[in-house]
Amino acid sequence: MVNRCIGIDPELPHARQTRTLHRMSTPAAITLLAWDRLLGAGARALRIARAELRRAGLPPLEWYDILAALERRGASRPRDLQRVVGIEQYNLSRLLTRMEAAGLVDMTHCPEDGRGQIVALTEAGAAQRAAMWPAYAGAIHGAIETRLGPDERIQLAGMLDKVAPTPAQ
Amino acid sequence: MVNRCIGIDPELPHARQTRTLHRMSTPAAITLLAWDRLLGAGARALRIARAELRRAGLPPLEWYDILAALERRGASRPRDLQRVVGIEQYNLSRLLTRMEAAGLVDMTHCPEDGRGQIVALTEAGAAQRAAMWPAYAGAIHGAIETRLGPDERIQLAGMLDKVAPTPAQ
DNA sequence: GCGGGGTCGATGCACCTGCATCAAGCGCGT
DNA sequence: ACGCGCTTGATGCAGGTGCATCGACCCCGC
Repeated sequence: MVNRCIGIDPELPHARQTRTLHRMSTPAAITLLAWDRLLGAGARALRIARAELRRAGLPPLEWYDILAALERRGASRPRDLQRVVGIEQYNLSRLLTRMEAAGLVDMTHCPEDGRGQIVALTEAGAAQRAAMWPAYAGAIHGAIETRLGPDERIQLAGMLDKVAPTPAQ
Repeated sequence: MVNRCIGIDPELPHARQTRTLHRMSTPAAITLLAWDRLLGAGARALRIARAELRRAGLPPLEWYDILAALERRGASRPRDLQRVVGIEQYNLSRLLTRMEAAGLVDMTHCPEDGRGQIVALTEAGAAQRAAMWPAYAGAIHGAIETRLGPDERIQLAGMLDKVAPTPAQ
């Protein structure tokens, strides 16, 4: 899972107690606060989403991303999927093995590249993705929509993209 | 580790292609974008920080948080640490076992509560935390300071706190 | 046509994590 | 004093993850 991280600057042992951001906060303290909350918020949100899926007896979160990516992009090669969903190569490899065993995807040899595979969504895979959506959407809704106004969402997305740019589809 | 997540709304299969946020983006698409980037940015940042520590031959990231929390709060009980660093109970328990074996913390029985433990930082622990700081700080700096202006950092921290409020110290 | 460097995907191994559960201890009401 | 429900922290087990590495293959220059 993911973990929550708290940094303290040796020079500023109580940096994090700055709950309200008044203008005397030093830049370093604010950086740490932002870092801390970035990881903290992400971890929390993830935890909730995972719990939601699990309670509904659905597959893990990562499967959704892969299924969704396949639905959007059509059959793809693992190395492309990897970039899109941001999963490590060895990890994606095993994930796909499991998903194939579960009948959600179909793997065939790539005709143009003897090393490659081609991953295709099966009907069961598409159905599974659809089945996962309500639970997943619930978690997303709870994390974002009930807490941020429309403008804030745009700002948040914009700033996060600067922090770690989304790779091209 | 942590994973990057992409949501697609069945009604909006190409939601994520909205790279620039123009005003025709539907609210749902923006929510997904924000969610996606929240997890993506967090995961990326984490990955970089972990790699930085590992390359320097230092202990894992979580250790830093625990060491830092102990330094800030003084000797604490696990159940309190748990809330502060946001680690699951069973996980913290094992983490502390390893850290004690490494000589970074000291565990003693809590006199007021027969069930409890008291975790204290050793000198080696404080030294280790200090040794980890430069590598960790480098990652934080690279993720936040080189990418966001001072105002943006404040905004980001504020919005993230709404998404998943930081628990009290 | 051949060799070398690079890419693709799989896998052995050690470790970490999540879940369920447990034993021990607290504290309250009676 | 006793019992009951709750909290604290540990742990067995199954499964996921990270790392290093491997074999197969592509492509380019010669």
